[in-house]
Amino acid sequence: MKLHQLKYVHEVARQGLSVSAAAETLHTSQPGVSKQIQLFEEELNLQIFQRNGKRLTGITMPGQIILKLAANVMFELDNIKRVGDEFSKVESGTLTIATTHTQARYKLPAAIQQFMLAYPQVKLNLHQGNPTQVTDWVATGEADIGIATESIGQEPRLVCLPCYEWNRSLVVPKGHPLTQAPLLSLQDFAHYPLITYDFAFTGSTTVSKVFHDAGVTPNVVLTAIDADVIKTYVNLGLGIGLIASMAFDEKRDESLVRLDCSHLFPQSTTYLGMRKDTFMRGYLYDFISMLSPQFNRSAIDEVFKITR
Amino acid sequence: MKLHQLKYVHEVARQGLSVSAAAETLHTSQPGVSKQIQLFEEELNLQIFQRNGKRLTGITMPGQIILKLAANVMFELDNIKRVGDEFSKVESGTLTIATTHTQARYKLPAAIQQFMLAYPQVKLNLHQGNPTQVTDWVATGEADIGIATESIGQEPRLVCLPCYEWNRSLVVPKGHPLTQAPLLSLQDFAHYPLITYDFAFTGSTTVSKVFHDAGVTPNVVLTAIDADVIKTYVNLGLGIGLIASMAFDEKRDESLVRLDCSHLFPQSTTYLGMRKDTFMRGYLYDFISMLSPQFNRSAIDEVFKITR
DNA sequence: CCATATTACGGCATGCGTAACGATC
DNA sequence: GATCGTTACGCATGCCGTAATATGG
Repeated sequence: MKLHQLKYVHEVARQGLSVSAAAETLHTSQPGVSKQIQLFEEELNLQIFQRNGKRLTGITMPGQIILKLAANVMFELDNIKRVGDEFSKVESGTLTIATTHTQARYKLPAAIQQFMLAYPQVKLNLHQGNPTQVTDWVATGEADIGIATESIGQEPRLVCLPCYEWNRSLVVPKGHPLTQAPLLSLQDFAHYPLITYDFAFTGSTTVSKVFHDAGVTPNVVLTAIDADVIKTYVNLGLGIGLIASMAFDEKRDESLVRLDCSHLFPQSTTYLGMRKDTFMRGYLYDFISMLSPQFNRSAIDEVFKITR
Repeated sequence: MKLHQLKYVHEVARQGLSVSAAAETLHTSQPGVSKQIQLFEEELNLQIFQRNGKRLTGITMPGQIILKLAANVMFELDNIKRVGDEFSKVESGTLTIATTHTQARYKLPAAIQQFMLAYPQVKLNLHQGNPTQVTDWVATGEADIGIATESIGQEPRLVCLPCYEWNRSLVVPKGHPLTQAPLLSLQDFAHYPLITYDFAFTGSTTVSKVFHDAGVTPNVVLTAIDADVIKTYVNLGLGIGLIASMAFDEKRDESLVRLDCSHLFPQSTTYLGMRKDTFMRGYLYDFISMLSPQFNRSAIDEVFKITR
């Protein structure tokens, strides 16, 4: 069994069962890839790919399993390489962060700026997506850490650190009747068209549950993936917006008024997730500390010790 | 990076830092091993082994990490090979069970006999040791499954299935005064010399806690690793024996009397543990079912789904 | 007929083994 | 001086790449 064979098989699957495409991205020849896959299948005494004559048409059941295991092995090998970089004091490399819009736009910038100054040699990648994608990217190793709310805690391959708590605010145009209300109630929501996050987003399930339990049916006229879009539409007078409090910027959003809702909804927690088997490079610890100062190196190690 | 290099490094460490010994067991030449390790270290830009001139004297810190990761990789590769065997319908292979004396002697025989009849091609290995060793063997992949009480649940790399509950019994020679007691109490224990399991054993911590909480100090005159030894000494009239109820055999132990103690001690659970990332071969499922019928294939899959 | 996988074959790099060397205990 | 790890060198294996062939859409 050769490492190349694992890579080849993995890449062929990733390229949608195309040997030629895989050979391309692997900077090698098609026949080479073809041959090695055959040898590999021969050694294991099974077919990984279904073939129709000379065309690859699917992945067999054992193939599925093998691909998964192969991905694991390659991840571990990456870990080994990282140990090398780490201890040779070359504090360079890549840090890929998967996160949602709100985090990327309002919470991460401070930590990222600080990090880039401390580690100018480290290349930063931001993968932006919805919480499910974030979880997935981290689980498959495409991203080093993921930052999102709730759903990231479900994936058993990940370790989760609670980063910070947050709640929601209502944003309305200046002079809106609700700005006169003494204390906002859930019932107030029903009287105005509501604009809020996509329901694929976590937090939203929390929100919808609160409304449901209170017997209030909000009139959701528009859902968006990010707070900036929501605020834009609120500005246009199309409704009132329910967003994460941190997504309100006193200066930039001076045409809007923020009404705190923390008495109406339970707090949500933003988690930071990593694969349990990630090798913790020095700058990973530091990044986490910058984002969430209560986690120093030993606190993080402690969490890993408990979970994995 | 080559697979051999991982193997070589691993084996050299396992052989107590001897390149020659490693080369021996790997059926290759010393210079080959030496060279490959150097190349590997060079590629990673770090030293795995500390050297005093030309002698290997220790393992560096990064080396420790790398050895661990390398062991993981090799375990995953084994998994891949097993998938091969599994799907090529060759129901042969090896099943290594790590367990304690009591389980091996009184609980496993039935399941093992049944298993050997069903899978004559599978070679069975029994590793016997104390619960800590059992846990360790499974965690490192030396054994496929481990069967022991309590402590096996602490290791986070393992999945645990609760197999069965059990409690303890007191064994005394026929005609012993305690056989006349209406219902055994903890106080009764203090009046006679007690022989029981080694305190390294789990269950024993439970037992000692019960005595401690009751303010009773038993007079432990002898501890042993297994029930057979305990029973032997009870037979010799050296004391009363506290053992797992299942370790009493009505026929073989007819010179002794068993007094149930389930009203005195909390029940203990015997767990079956496997590495979370084990590839589950068909016969592994079957063995578990034979040992603990409430676990059919889907029940086991369910547990894995939750834990890993 | 084009795209794509497999087969055939030659060059080349890499790993292995023997022999020699050097160092440590 | 014996054991053990490293260096040197020749050989064989096996991988890669080009060219040719077969097979599907």
